[in-house]
Amino acid sequence: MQIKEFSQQTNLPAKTIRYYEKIGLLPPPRRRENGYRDYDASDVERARLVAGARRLDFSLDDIQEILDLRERQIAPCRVVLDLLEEKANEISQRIVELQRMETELRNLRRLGETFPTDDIDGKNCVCHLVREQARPHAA
Amino acid sequence: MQIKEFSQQTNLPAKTIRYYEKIGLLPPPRRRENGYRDYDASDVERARLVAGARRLDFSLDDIQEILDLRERQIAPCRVVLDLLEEKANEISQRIVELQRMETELRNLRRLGETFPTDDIDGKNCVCHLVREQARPHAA
DNA sequence: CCTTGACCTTTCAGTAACTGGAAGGTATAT
DNA sequence: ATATACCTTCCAGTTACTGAAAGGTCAAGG
Repeated sequence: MQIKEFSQQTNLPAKTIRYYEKIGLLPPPRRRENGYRDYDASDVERARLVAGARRLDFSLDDIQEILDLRERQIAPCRVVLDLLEEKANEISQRIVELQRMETELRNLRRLGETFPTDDIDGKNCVCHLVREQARPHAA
Repeated sequence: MQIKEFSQQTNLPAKTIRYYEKIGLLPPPRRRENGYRDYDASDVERARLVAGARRLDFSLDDIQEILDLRERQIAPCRVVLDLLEEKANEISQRIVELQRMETELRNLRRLGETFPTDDIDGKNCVCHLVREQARPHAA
């Protein structure tokens, strides 16, 4: 099949497929006489693993590692399980940070609403609120 | 003051300060005879606004816009208030996405735990779970 | 035969916001 | 004389693509 059908089978844009090939994440497929890429079913399997892992926000490096293990006939399941947990933990950490940030943004906005909006830079300007304070460091 | 003290006053790494100068976000400061950058208090104000906005995850483009308004003696407060709200909304949206993803990761992991970890690629391998499915498209 | 449109190819550049490192100048203390 | 802690510039690399340019291929229609 040509790259477009492969793209539909794997849910990866054709551009991304070529890119993955270039960086060695996907093997270069056969070429037809006219130079077009020609994929088969086994290519689809590998690419779907890549696409699924990407959808779960694994880095291309992580995915490369998983694929390398398979290549060397080592079951990557343990690694994948660990990555799933690690990624989940990173995300819950990130969620906490974002929640803090959202609260701060909404607080600033609420406070800023009470200020005049025509002040170029006074103490009652929201811009003033946004300023970083000097880092309070020892001594 | 030299760049290091400026860095401490603004909570921005020296490298980042030079970078902001290069892209025009911070004005080039005076130089001493030896070529060293020499900052004063008014530079600190501007840089703190930049640092504070960055901490709130505003893009450098947004910050540039705010600074440009100030430059032209237009109070940026309204714009800043709008950006605060927009950013807060983006973040709460992002939080929802991340929560969905965390749930999916933990579900996959829980399911994968019940599978053998020595299977290179069977239907009972967690790798299989990770795979993207063909996009179900019309016809 | 010619054209149109949908495919396909390659390569280069750009994105966001830095960060690391090389190579070297300067100022102060020992 | 040298060690150190500053400072300078510039180039390259990071992540994961995406857009655009410039052009080749193929089937259908007129």
